[in-house]
Amino acid sequence: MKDLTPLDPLLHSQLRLGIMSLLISLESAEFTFIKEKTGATAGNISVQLDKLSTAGYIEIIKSFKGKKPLTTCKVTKVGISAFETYVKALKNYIE
Amino acid sequence: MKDLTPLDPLLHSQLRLGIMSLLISLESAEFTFIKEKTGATAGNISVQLDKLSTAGYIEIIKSFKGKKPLTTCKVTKVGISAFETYVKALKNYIE
DNA sequence: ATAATTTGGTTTATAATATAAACTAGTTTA
DNA sequence: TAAACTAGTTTATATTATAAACCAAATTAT
Repeated sequence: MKDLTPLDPLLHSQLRLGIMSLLISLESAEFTFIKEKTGATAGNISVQLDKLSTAGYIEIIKSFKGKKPLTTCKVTKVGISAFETYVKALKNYIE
Repeated sequence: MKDLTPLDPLLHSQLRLGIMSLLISLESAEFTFIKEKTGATAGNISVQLDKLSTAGYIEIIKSFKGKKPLTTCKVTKVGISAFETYVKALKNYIE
């Protein structure tokens, strides 16, 4: 019967899940791209990227594109595996 | 490409999603059963049932089993359709 | 009989989270 | 050189989730 095992709270958040979803399908994405795709505010994204990074789910690479700062994000192996675990657990809720 | 349309915030909550998941597969469930299955506290469940009920996603029927109060929950048509919409949107994030 | 415990919850206070507003630092444009 | 824009970060606030405290009635133990 239904197994309602807990859902990783770090991933069970619309914005963070959206970011992870983008990163998993694209392998890497720029801050501005994430902003466009998610429609979230820069501040919100900044905070959520920090959380994902602190958890080791993503890597944040800071560089410059010309003279402007450029923040690039990549999902890590840890992140991919956490995502897979989350999806597996979630499917028990929705299938 | 990825469509990150918003997820119904009422359903994008572990406990409420679990409750809805149970109700959809069982058609109806008692408060105590929901408590056992989810492992959540009675207070938390009470609050979340209220929210789902206020939204019209579930119906709460209060009666007595012998001399003890009995709270029974049933998912509504509105609730089922909201759940289906949520699942459809969610799949864009996780597939 | 009555005191303590249990059942089946609800209400309310608090902790956690999400989100946006305000800010910083530098760049481009007028 | 001042105004406006880019690319973010920090911080304050609103929202949400959660549990602790509570209530009423029923059951059990003394």
